[in-house]
Amino acid sequence: MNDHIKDLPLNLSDLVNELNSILLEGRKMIIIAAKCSSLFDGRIKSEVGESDRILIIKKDGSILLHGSEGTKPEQWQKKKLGPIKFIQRNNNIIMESYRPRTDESFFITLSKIHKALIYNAHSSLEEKSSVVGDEKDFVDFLVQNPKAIEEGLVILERERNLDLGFIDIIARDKNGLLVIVEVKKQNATPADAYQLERYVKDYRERMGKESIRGILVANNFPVKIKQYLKAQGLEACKIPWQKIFPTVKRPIDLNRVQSLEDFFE
Amino acid sequence: MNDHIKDLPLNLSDLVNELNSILLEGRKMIIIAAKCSSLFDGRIKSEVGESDRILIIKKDGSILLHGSEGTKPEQWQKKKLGPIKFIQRNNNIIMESYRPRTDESFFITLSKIHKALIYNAHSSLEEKSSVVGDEKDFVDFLVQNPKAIEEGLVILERERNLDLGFIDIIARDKNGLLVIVEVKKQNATPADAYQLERYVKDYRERMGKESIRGILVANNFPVKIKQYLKAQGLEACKIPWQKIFPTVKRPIDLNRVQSLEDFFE
DNA sequence: TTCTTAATATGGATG
DNA sequence: CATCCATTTTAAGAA
Repeated sequence: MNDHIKDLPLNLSDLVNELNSILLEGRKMIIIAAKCSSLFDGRIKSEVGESDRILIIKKDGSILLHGSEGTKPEQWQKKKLGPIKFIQRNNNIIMESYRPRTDESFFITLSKIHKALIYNAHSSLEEKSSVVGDEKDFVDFLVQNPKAIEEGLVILERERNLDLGFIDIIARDKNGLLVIVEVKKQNATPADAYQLERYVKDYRERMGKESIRGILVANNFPVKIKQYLKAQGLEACKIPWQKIFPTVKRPIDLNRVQSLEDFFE
Repeated sequence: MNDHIKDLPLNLSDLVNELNSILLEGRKMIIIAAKCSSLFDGRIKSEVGESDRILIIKKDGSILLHGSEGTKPEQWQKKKLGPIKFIQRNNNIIMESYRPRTDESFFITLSKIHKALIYNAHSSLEEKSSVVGDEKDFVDFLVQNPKAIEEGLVILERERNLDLGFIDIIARDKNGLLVIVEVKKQNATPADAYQLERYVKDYRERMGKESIRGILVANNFPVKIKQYLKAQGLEACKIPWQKIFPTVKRPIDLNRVQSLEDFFE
């Protein structure tokens, strides 16, 4: 006996009733494999033709319609929506959902149900989840190890709130000049360069033209961006984040791996 | 008899064998509801503790690990990865995957399998999918109806490739001044303002300070961004795209709705 | 709520 | 491939 998963009857009227009562209850996940077509009308209008897909309705009301390829759902609707309703029409089941907050409607016409499941997914209260190696960790590292950027750099401040935007790091170099540092884990983009340019301009206007340096730290720099930075009197500092957070390709002994600490030792 | 969906045995060794042969075949989707914990090591290191989730492996190799809430998977791996392997270890099944292109590893430890399905999802070749109302449509509309931006505007060009970025629209105003227009469907962000500023600066440097106007078209403008644009000699033009692509809240008669045209007439 | 930015962003177009 | 950019981005964090 399985208290987590229940197969629903594929008889349409029974199925519709069961689905709607599960939705009212709002504590279980619905998983349906079916041939379907669908309309989404909201921030964009999107239509997908008839095909086999998986429909997932989560406990919080999130709706996902996944096709047979790709990471993203073909269509979806975020949580915090109005009531979801299933109705029977001829030989189809139609899912209707409306999200008042964003004025978005979602209609799925299920023309052939292959499988319908109710999933009572338990989640332990003390369930842990962790992420290591995001931009915050990168900035932390640089604040602890400023010489990774440049010898003699002294950190003054981080996360300075400007009128428009945040400066990642403010420092002073070995010659006493103020340095504004913008940190990106990924390759530098034009937008990153503009952002740094804007911050530095703000300081230069207030404190004098030549007294402020601007450094963009990034994984890598396209040539155009390196040139652009130089033309603006800004600097590129290439620090591949992988050197700071190296990837372990494959654990040799999975038995020993119990936590991230074991995994990356 | 259902030729789309097959329940797999929950006996671990049989299950592992079946899963691996399905993966070798690479033409069907795998759906597993299980209690699991998981490690991802790549662009970031992410760990999730033991909990009930759904694991989906698509035909193209995309791996999704969904929890019971939210639109995004808790962990995932994009397609174009190396071979995926299931192995049995004690009373667990472990999924192992490595993506050489990005040097990313993904390990899922399934400690209790509630349900395992093979989904042979057919997709019709003539399957249609359409999107209406994206930024391209917005620009199209503005090119056809430039007075939505300003009376007397004449469109000269669209999608002009600058060395660093693309200008959406170049136009001439009723006084003969060149106008650079950047179009955003969403609310204006600082990055949007910097982008327009950069384009206009490029033109002003080449063609004279006061002869070039810059207009940012967006759904809405935070006060600070409006002020910033003004300070840079740029202009904000608020055009809520919903007025151009209005949302139909609910179709009165779903029977009549067969396509987007019916839906939004 | 609004605003701002990071993200394993994703995905597509282009060179 | 790298680069650049829109996205129903999503999601988190701060004001």
